[in-house]
Formats: sequence, C-alpha cells, structure tokens
Amino acid sequence: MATGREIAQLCGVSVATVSRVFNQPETVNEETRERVLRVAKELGYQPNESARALSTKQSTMIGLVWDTDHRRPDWRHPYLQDLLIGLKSALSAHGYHLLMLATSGDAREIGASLADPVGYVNMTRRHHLGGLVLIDSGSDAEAFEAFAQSGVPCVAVDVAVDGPKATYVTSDNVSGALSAVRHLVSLGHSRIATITGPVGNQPSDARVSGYRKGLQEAGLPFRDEYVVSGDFYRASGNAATQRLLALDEPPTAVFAASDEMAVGALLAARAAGLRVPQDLALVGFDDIEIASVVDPALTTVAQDKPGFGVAAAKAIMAMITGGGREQPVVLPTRLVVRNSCGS
Amino acid sequence: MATGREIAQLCGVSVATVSRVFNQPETVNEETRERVLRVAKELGYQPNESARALSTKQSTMIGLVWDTDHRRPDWRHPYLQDLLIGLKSALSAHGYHLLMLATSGDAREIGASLADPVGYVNMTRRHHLGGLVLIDSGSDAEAFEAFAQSGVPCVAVDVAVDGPKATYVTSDNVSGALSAVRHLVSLGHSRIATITGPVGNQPSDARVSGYRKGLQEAGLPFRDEYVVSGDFYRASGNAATQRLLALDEPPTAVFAASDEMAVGALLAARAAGLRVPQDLALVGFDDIEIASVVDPALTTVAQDKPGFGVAAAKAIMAMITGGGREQPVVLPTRLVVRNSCGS
DNA sequence: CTGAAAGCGCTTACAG
DNA sequence: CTGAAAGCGCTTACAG
Repeated sequence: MATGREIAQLCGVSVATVSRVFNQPETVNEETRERVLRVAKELGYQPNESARALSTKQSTMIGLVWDTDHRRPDWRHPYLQDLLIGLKSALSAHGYHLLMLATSGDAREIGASLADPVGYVNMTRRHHLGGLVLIDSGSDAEAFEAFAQSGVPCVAVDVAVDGPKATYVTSDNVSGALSAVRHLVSLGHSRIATITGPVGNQPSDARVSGYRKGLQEAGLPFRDEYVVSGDFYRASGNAATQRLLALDEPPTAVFAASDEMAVGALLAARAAGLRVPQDLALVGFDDIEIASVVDPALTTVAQDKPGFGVAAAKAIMAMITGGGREQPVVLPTRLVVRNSCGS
Repeated sequence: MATGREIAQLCGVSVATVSRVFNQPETVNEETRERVLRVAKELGYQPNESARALSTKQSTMIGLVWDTDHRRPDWRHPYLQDLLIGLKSALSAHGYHLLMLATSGDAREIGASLADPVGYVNMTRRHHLGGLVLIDSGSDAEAFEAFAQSGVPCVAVDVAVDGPKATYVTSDNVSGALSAVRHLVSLGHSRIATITGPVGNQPSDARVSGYRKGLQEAGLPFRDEYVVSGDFYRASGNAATQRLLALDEPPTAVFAASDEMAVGALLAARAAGLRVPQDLALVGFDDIEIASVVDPALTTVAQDKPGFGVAAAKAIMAMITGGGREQPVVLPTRLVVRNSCGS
C-alpha cells in the first residue's frame, strides 16, 4: 500500500500538498495537482481511512441498528432487502458505507442490543459513525427513543422518534388505510373489519385511524368487535380472522394492517370454507412479494420500500452536514388492486 | 469522549498500561488492572477504533459485496435476510461488524461494482477490512474469481471460487436435487422434467447433475427436451413450463431449481387449465417464504439459509486468524414435503 | 500556492 | 510488571 508520503517524495512535494490534492483540490496549483494525481494512480494509492477518520474525527460510515434477536429468530423485517437497496444506493451517492452493527447474543462486550441502546451508541462513538439508521424489527420500538435522545444523528424507519438530531421516515399510513376502506366501500361492503398490528405500534395505530376515517366517511358505524389486534405476522392474522368469523354478524370484508396477516386471514377463510373474495374480501398492507403470489392475489396498500431507504439516507446526510433536526418524511402509499376483493 | 490518556492520568499509570489492560490483561498487575477498569467504566471509556485500526493495521470489520445493480432492480437475493441474520450473529460472536460496501451507480469514485472488482478490493484495503463475503445476486459470479485472486480473505456464497485465501459455502445441490427426483419417482412419476437456473451457474449445474442422477437411479431415460433453462426468477419458470407443456409428450412432474421458478410453473400450469398436483407435480428449491403460501403449498428442497451466513463467518474468521485457505463448506439440504406433488 | 509541525488516540517493541 | 518513545497515515491551522 502506497502512502501519501511516498507520493509526496516522488513528486517532490510535502504530504500536506498530497492531502490537499484529495481534499481541497482547488487550493493547489494545477500542475502539481495533476502530477500528484498521476503518481497516485500509478501507485494505486488508496487513502487510509483509519488515519483519516482518526484525524478528522469522522468516518464515512453510517451504522444500521437492526436488532435480530436470537431468541426470536422468527422476527423478520417485511421488506428488509428493498430497504437496504434504497439505503445503500443513496448512501453510496454520498460516499458513505453502511455498517451493520454487531449485536450481542453472546457474552462479548462488543455487542449491543436494543435492551441496551448504550451499546450501539458506544459503537457509534468508537467508530466515529456519522449517524444511525434504526429499523424496527416489529417491536421494542420504545428503545429507539433512547437513541434519539443520545444526540447522535439518527433516523428511524417507521417509528416516530424525536430528539436533537433525530427524525424518522414512515408511510402515510392513515391515507393508505383510508384508501383500502374506500375501495371496500366502493365495492358495496358495509361490514368491514380490521386486523391491526400490535397496539401502540405507530404505523398500526395510524392505520386504524385511517380505517375509522373510512367508515366515518361512508357513514358506517364503528364496531369494537370488528377491530381485532394481531402482531403483523401471519399466524395472528389467521387467529384474528377466526374470531371475526365467529361473530354473530361476521364481516364481509377485512382490512389487515399487513400482507402477512392478510395471508393468515386468507388461510383462515379457506379453512372455514369461505371463498375469497365472494364470501370475504381482503385487503392487505405492504405489497410484499407474497401478495402477488397467493390465490387470489392480494389487493393491498403498497409502501414505497426502497423509498424508505432513500429517504432515510437523505435525512441522515442532511443532519450530518446541516446539523439540526430534519422534518419527518412521510411517503405516499398506493392501492394495488388485485383479486382478493372481487373487481 | 474519554481517551486512554485521561484514564492513565487519573490512575497514575502510562497509556501503555491502559492499553495493555484492554488487550493483554494478563500481563498487568491485578490491582492496577482493576483500577484502570474501574476508572474506564466511570468515564464511559470507548477505545477509538480508528486509532486502533491505524496502529494495528486491521479493523474489526468484514466487508459485504452485494452488488445491487441499479440497472437491474429486479435482481434480488432469494434469502438475503436469513443470510444476514446468520452472518451477523456469527460475526458478532467474534467481535466483528459487517460493512456493506458502497457500490457505484453514480459518478463518485468511492463506489465499486462487480464490473470493477478492484474498487471493492481497494475499499477493503482502505478500511483494513479483515475480509470479504461475496454474495451472488444471480449473475456476474465470474467476477468473484478476481476477488479470490486478490489475496484478501474472502468467502463466496454459492459460487465456487479459489484463491490463496478464498473459499466458499454452498448447499449440497446434487443430493438436494436427487432427493427431489427420488420423491417424484416414489410417487410414480416417470416423465420428470427440470427447469434449471442459468447455464453455467454452479448451483444450477449441480442441481441438474442431481436430477440426472435421480433419473439414472430410477432407470428413467434422460431427455433433452425435458431440461429447459431459466434464470431462477418467476417469469422464466412460467415460460419454461409453457414450453414443457407444449411438448408432444409433456412431463407429469417438474423439478424447478428455485422456488420462484416453481411458482412460475404453478402459474403456467394453472393458466393451462392443469391442476397441481393431479395433472402436474411440482418441486422447488430454496424453501423461501412463498413456498408455504402458494396454493397448493410447494414441496421443495430447503436450504439452510442462516447456515450460509454462519458458515461464511466461520470460514472468514478462520482465514483471518489462521492465514491459509479453508475447505469449502457444503451444507446439507432437506426435502420439505407439502402439497404440490400430492402425497 | 506550499511546507513544517503538531496532533488525532491508539499499540508495541524495547528497556528496565 | 511498567514506562518512554516511536510509529501508524492522515489533516489542518499557521506561517510564509
């Protein structure tokens, strides 16, 4: 590995000049600049990022807090891959890399977990990370507040956090849910139930609001027994649907707050001998891959999955360079009509 | 941020001693060691990783080469999340983090792409990464050879690379495919076709071998027209199935080299008015989420998805500490019988 | 426009 | 068992 000093010697300049060529090229004489550049290229020079970070007190890395709890291997993010694709490409555009922080799970003191956000914050400082992106694996979102308060720039996905340098990105869940209910209403349904996410979960709560709004708008009564909560995963959607179908006056349509739960609902309906959409109409939320593959294909509220990553990257970069807190980003959703509601 | 020097002063020792307390604790007097530890804790001391890396010339990070080509946003890894879960947890156990390297896609010189592996290798050197994990996004696997030859420790997932410090992890694709065919044969099928991945793709080729072996074992003839190639994605499975069904003597069973293609096959069969499994039996490969959710649920050859990550982490750690090249890891597969073959 | 010098915070032979 | 010193490879005021 060639170093700046070697280049300096070969070019007959000081290391300071070499450094300037890469960091403030406009301040150095064109001729010398080109000479340095040429030699650097010949030697295959790569600046030592550790040295640079040590000196500038900042690295070109953003940390990712994704708590994969080993005790809950079944907790998965519904669209991690798309999120990462968006995040990575937007970060790359700024010359930043994504560091997936190690979580404990074993005795190593190096790890961290949401139960102990300090661990992550410490990692952030150790590595001079520019900031943290927090993704909600489906629970423990409360812990995010601690990050937001820590003062390190952070942006949460789907969790409304607040802090001196914190913000978040989320979908417009209210209007997403609203569009789902409107669709159902337009198809003539009046007995519309909903399967929610965990109570207290923000996107879930917002979707419930949208659901209420939709009923209201249509002059439909809000019935407590038509709101049953799940945990975003399939099994809970199945169980919730069984309860709904056991009602004296069962719903003719169900809006599930996630596609996974909608699939659970589909399975439950099928098991109960009901046809979808004829006997029960279904709308999901997310538009993940399985939505298009179940039979009937699921009508659902699509989220802009890579958009989350892109927005998160933008927000964090803005906070790093700008300093202050950024406005939360609310991404639009889009109703994707397939076959689970009839046409 | 407290530094080692501050601790040293407060404890009345030298920074060298402080450093030793953390790196070779056994070499320092127990009493001083505890004093240093206590003060470090009080100050919330976090060693500066940049300084450490600069000094030791190695970081505690492993790079991940995952080429998300912006021109092909549809290229997705079938089980990235599980892979990452396994990788991250196994790496954490060694105190390592995973750095998702930025890829170009824009004009920034910082990026890299598989078309230019040098970019990734340069990143590796800049950041003193311990090594690289290469995951195959479905193509360009040839480029991995360049990494393997570069001398940096690397382990590829599902691509057989070779080099001074390179190895790979893959499933036992031959016997996986064999188990699929055996299953079909046991059900009485004799006209068994296969939909392969891209020709030249190693896992795909191995699955074809397993397929041949299965036929041979059963005394069934190998027919060229029963082997049609796809690209692992759904649409190709659909198209391939259409061709198979158009044959004079169409197969009664299809072994697809991926679940996605099997789903495509399912769709094609349905579109052709065939019932699965009665008119056409289907076996997939991977056991991704959609396999259990399609109707009929897909019988498939399950891969140990987190196992890939764990094995990759182990191999890379072994190469970092050991130095030499490691043996390739071949993970067992498991036939998951569901409903797409009839029972 | 350029250089000399100090400094970033560790680690590691080398002495003792 | 411990300390003084050099060194890792950059960046950045400060002079000139």
